[in-house]
Amino acid sequence: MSHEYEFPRAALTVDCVVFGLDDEDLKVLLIERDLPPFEGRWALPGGFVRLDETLDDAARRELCEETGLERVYLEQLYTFGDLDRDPRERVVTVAYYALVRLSDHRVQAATDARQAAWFAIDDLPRLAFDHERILAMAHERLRGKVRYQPIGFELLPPKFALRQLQHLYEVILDRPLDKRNFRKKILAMDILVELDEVETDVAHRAARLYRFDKTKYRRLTKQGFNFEI
Amino acid sequence: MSHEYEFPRAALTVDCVVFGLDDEDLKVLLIERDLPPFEGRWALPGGFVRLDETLDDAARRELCEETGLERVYLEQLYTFGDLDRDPRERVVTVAYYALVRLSDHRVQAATDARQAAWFAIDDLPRLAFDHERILAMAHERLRGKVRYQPIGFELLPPKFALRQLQHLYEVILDRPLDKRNFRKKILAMDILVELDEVETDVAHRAARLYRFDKTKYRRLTKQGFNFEI
DNA sequence: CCAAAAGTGTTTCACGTACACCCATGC
DNA sequence: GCATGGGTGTACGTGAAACACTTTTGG
Repeated sequence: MSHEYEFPRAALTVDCVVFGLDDEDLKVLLIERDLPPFEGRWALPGGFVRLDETLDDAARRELCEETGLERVYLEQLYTFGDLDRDPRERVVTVAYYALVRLSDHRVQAATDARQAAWFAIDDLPRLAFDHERILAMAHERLRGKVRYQPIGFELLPPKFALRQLQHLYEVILDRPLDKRNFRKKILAMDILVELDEVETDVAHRAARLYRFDKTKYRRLTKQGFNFEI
Repeated sequence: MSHEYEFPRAALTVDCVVFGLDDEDLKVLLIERDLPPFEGRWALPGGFVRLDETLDDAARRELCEETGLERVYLEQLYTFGDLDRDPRERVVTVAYYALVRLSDHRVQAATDARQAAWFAIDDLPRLAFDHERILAMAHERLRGKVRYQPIGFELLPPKFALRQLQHLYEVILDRPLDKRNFRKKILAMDILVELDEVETDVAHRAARLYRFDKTKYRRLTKQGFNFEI
């Protein structure tokens, strides 16, 4: 079956920059291409948009098909439409970025006969297409947005210690933060709930665990509160 | 001539939200549709992306063809891909927003046998397609971005009085600002050049004119300076 | 001389920043 | 008992916010 149009049309794809965080650094999920062009190169997960799905749906579907990830934080980033970004033909791609709790998705099994793997953001392989540019823009967006929206919590487990949260900001913003000032500030926001639990399996004093209270955050936001680190 | 593909493809368009500012309020440039669907309704200027032009190029071309505007500040906003946004078929649109010096483009002549006109942002007609949603997002983006990037100057003539600049922020942020604090802050940034000129044709004391020094701004930015209102 | 907007300083308060020690726990 | 990170308070300086009067100009 084929499809005909009066004027030529670009192909439309979605690509996802998936960020995850572990104890060391910020990581990105890449898949190895098993078809030309760029066979063997690492690339962002993504694929063609179908006519019966929205762009968001397409991004979620591709993410699930290629990496097994579901129910992640996902946000549209930018649309890339340079003429020669795909050597085969004109392809316009709507890029997304996703934040996942790396602890939940430790080892990403290969699917689709392709390999998927996490890479530290400052130790990346060469990427296919213009994916380096897309990834750079996603990284920049994350750095910017994490400071004035509470999206960082999407990278942490539901229950976390304040040190983990501080580490998250230090890794993403790429600068050290003062422990006392950080705690003071984040606790003063009154968007965290102190749990009756502490860390387990640590070789030192266990830290108290907290959880992000989305409901409280939304209530405060309506009253003019602005999150900011 | 026709074009065939193995899989069905969405049509790809660009749409532009053009902001302008006058002495009263923030305005948006709309065109009246002369073809179905939504014949007679007002809509954002825009049209189909050709295969030999980038998305940015397409936005500039459509803007020029439909409104006569050239060399304006233009930035990609978001890509809208809901299934039913166009009743005819699947159309994905890459939305842009533009900032223009309304004083330079006073009366927008009709082109393309269509009418173009400026509307106050809080007195808009009903719009075609999902253009109300696009416009709302553009407005939100402008409100956010104007506070931490010096894009407001794109809405003013090259030489302006501080009162005009303050008025701009008051209109966009929709709240009054203190005159003394505003002047102190903006002058302390050291990104304005005080000219040896004053306003003319005003029925009261003429204000000194200033111009935005882009070069100085970029230099300061490299040294870690952050614009913020 | 009157109307209208230009231009100008000081005080107060909140918040960001810098900084060091004792405590609890696991090994 | 020692190593490791958890947890806590204060002093200082900068910058935001509040606030009112005199000056200049055109009509």
